[in-house]
Amino acid sequence: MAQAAAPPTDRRRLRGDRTRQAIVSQASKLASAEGLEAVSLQRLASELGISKSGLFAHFGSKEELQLATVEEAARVFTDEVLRPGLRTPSGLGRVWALCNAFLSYLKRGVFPGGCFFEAAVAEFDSRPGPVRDAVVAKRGYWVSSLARAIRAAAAAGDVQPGVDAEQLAWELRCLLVGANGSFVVDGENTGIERARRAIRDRLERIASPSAPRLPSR
Amino acid sequence: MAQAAAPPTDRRRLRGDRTRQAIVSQASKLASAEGLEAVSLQRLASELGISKSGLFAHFGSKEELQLATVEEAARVFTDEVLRPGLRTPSGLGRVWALCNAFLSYLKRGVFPGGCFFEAAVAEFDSRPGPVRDAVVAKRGYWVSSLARAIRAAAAAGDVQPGVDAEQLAWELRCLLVGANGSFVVDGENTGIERARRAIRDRLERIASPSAPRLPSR
DNA sequence: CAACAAATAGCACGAACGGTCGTATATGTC
DNA sequence: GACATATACGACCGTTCGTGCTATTTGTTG
Repeated sequence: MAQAAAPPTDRRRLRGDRTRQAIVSQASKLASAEGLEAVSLQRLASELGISKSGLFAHFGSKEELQLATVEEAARVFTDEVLRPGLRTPSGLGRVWALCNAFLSYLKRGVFPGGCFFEAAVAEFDSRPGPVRDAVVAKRGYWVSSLARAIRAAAAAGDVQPGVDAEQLAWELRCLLVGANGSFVVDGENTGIERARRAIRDRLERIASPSAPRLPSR
Repeated sequence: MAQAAAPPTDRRRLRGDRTRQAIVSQASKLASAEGLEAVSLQRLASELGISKSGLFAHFGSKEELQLATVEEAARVFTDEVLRPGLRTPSGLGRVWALCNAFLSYLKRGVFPGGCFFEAAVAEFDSRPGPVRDAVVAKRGYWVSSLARAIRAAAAAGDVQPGVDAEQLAWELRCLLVGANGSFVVDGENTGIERARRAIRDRLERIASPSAPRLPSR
């Protein structure tokens, strides 16, 4: 039911896998808004129209369900942010495209509670364990992807000399996370537009004279 | 027990008020790290060495306890960030002082889980109710204090014309929140130093020629 | 010291939690 | 059609949650 257009090809065999996919998909959406811990087995099961024990059998523990949910969210994030951003050729344009892909992912409400990973990091930051480790690792991969794109832009001559790529990536992440926070709290797009404006200013300020102009978005 | 140096003057009368103060103080520290909802009455009571029902009687409901905890956190925030920052005379120096007061409040670990309000907003952003309203209002007051300081700096001639105070306040808040996130997740001071560097750059770039130089911190 | 009110503790409740187990029902294979 | 297996279900366990109701302790006052 959660799958809008399930391909009819794999209807034979493994009906359990489709169930499992529906579970983690729904769980990731719920968790982005209410937190991973707040998604109880009972609640999740009744929203999917299945039994709690039937759901539970797919994972064996709540922690395993949470880890699977994090993996699902990472898959969605890759599809919705990283892959679209990386379609733009490397250079400052790719940095800009990655930031815009993130803002679009927020605006389109891919997860109803804003960015899944920001919510999860905030929830698990002071709670050691495998879930925290997984969430922090995924988030770190996003920041390092940003930093990698910046270094590639510098290597391509799009960036003025002397720019600290790690520092810039850190600042961009702050602005993107801030957009998430504003968007989630007041539902308006003002945070997203503020972030776009701030990031554009920041990128134009460190662009080399030979760098191509950034598109409007 | 949570009060390191309780003044011996008010020992007569109102032993209940001191208990209540100890409760909300401990609750705000716990909640900054683990979330408001995760602080159970049982846990809080046993850590304070009192009974669950004795604790409960001070508030009447968990939501009232949470609201009182938010108030306590706001009191601490005012003492530790707003008041110290506002001791610097208005102008760009006050904006810088407010940001540094926030970074110092993080670094000193006033709340063990980082900034109480960032944690609380992340937890309650998608959960309507009085607790969410209270938390959002307190956080909004902090941002508007920043914006007010920026407008005052502009009025004092410290800021180049054409600078959007609200946009700048939003960006500063993003960087400060980002410092909080980095500090909480990896425990290092690199996030705090990155934020200080980014904020200093940002403020120096919009400072008017007549503005006094910013102190190192 | 008795009396009284405030503060705290003891105890029990219903609900929800994560988790276990035995059983029923589809599904694919022979 | 019969069988083995994957999948899902319903009932139930022990624990913890927030929340009442009642008793007991504590500090103040006449």
